[in-house]
Amino acid sequence: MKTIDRAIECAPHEQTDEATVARVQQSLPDAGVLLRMSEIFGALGDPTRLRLLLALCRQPLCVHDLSQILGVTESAVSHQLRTLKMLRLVTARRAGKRVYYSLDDAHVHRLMDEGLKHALER
Amino acid sequence: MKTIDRAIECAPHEQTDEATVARVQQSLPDAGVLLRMSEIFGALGDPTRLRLLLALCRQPLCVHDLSQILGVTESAVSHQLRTLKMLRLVTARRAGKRVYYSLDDAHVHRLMDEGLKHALER
DNA sequence: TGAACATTTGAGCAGATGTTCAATATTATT
DNA sequence: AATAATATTGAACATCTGCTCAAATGTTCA
Repeated sequence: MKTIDRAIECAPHEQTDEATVARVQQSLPDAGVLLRMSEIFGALGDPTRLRLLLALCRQPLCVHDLSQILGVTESAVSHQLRTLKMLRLVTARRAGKRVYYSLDDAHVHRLMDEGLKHALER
Repeated sequence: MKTIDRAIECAPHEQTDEATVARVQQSLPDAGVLLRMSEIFGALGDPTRLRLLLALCRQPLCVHDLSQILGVTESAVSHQLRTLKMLRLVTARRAGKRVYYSLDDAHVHRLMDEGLKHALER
């Protein structure tokens, strides 16, 4: 039954190389890694978050300063820093009234460098 | 007038280093580059598009095969390839009934490698 | 030309996303 | 304790996104 079904299903596809399909499928990272990758890239995919991370490449900064640097509400900054923190891309440390955020990961720095190169060459 | 306004505005902020704010602001890429960066990262930020690009890392593939590899509709694949093409991340060439897509950019490959390293180390 | 395969396109829809506003913590200063 | 500065949170809202479905467009072959 299975073979018959496959024969019927696959008959229309003239030259589709099933071996190729299987091989490429196996070359893809597993679901967990793939999700993590897309989460990281997704975090960098928003202009506000990207600017936050680029600013933090320079030095640790508090919410208030980041708000001024980006020209957006402190609330908006805080919201986005929250998601970046959950993704483990930034860390926070309190200093008096202020909370200073820093990059949590050297990889992010390299990713942004690579992305910048890419963006500059087109 | 300007100085008075500034004094009033800035009075509440005790230690905010305006020089720091200005310096970090200037270190950020200009709006165009930043937008391009976020577009590229955003493209990699969706699991389906990311899998498409990872598959195309291996070899050029047609819509039909990509549809089978990812397990999604040909329509969905085509829609996503369209956005990847507009972002100049893939190119298309027709071969008979089929349209084969390829990576348009060596940078994308490096970006994904970097992202994969990152995703694997946590 | 007609039929089948392959791809593209557009409308529509449900779910995700980013910002704002108001309210609430948290800490320092007086 | 009262006030001010800083930061966080939650709800609401508009927008964006990615998918599906149906229809249209190309392409090949008989």
